[in-house]
Amino acid sequence: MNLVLYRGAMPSPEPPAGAADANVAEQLVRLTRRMQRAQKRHMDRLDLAVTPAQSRLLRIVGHCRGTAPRMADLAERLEVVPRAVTTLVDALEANGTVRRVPDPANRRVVRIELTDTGRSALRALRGARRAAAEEILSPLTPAQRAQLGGLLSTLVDGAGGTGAH
Amino acid sequence: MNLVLYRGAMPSPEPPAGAADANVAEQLVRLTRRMQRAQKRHMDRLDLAVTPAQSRLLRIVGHCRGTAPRMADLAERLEVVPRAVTTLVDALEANGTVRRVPDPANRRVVRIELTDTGRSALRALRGARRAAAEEILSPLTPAQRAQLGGLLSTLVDGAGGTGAH
DNA sequence: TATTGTTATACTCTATAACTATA
DNA sequence: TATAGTTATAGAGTATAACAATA
Repeated sequence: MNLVLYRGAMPSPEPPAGAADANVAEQLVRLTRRMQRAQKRHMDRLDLAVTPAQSRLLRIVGHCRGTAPRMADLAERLEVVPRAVTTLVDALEANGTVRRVPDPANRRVVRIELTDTGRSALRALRGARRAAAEEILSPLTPAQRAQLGGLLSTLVDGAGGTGAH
Repeated sequence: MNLVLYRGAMPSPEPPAGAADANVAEQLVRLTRRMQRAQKRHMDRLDLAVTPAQSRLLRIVGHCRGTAPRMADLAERLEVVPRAVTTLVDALEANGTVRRVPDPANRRVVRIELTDTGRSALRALRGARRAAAEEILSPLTPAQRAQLGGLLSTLVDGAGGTGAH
């Protein structure tokens, strides 16, 4: 049937099939940029010299409660090429939030651990992140936010996992 | 009341207030990246040497049916600093999709017009864009896509317009 | 003086390709 | 040979700051 419901946000001319979907792409781009700008603003305010990508990596490391993640694990979770992780870890290691530790069982692998500094940075980071999210999501009611979260989760867990190749 | 509904996608440990919102931020980042990668893939397939940011600019110019937009207008619509527009227009003018035209009424302003090449590029672009969107949104039903579009529109039109300053 | 766009510069993010050291 | 990470390089995207031309 391919029923499409047009809403207010559609630009006035040419409402062809599929345009609404393409519009979602544009909205995602804009919101993501706003979100990252807001996050940067809040982090600057806290004197946290951590870039958004570094922040994502830090959070992933913080989440791995069991064994410290390998570079390759981080690449997969971040959905980037392994080479990109090297740059991020270089910077984080330089500012003392993270530590490369060799894996005794397999001397090719490098495991990434949070330092104490990293752990407190992560705590501060969470505040900035939430403040930014709250700011961006403020036009939505809690119920709408839950709805949005559900839809986004469906998409993220859905087909996407092509990774960066 | 601040009722928060936790869903499956919550990471298991620590479910503090605000975490769900912050999670939405992460999902936005991931989806946007996937969407742009999909778009690039489709555009490469069509031999369209137009980057995502250039594509956004091109679409905006295509939408301005009345008078051609000024550089400053484009900066505002793209939510970037004017300097960033210069780079984009330089590239688009170099590949012949766009033309800088002086405004006779105010010799400071530069107006941007689509060339014929630009118009056909724009048509091809739309196909790639929709294919990418369809790909990313495939896990959702039409009704869910409409719902998502509505929520994102609310957010985009909502508080955000801080622009890049 | 305020506005419009640009030159100059720099940084973040990420990719591909080739190489090293393991295994 | 396949795997894990790195060096080398490049390009997209965008920002700030200083400046020129015009209003």
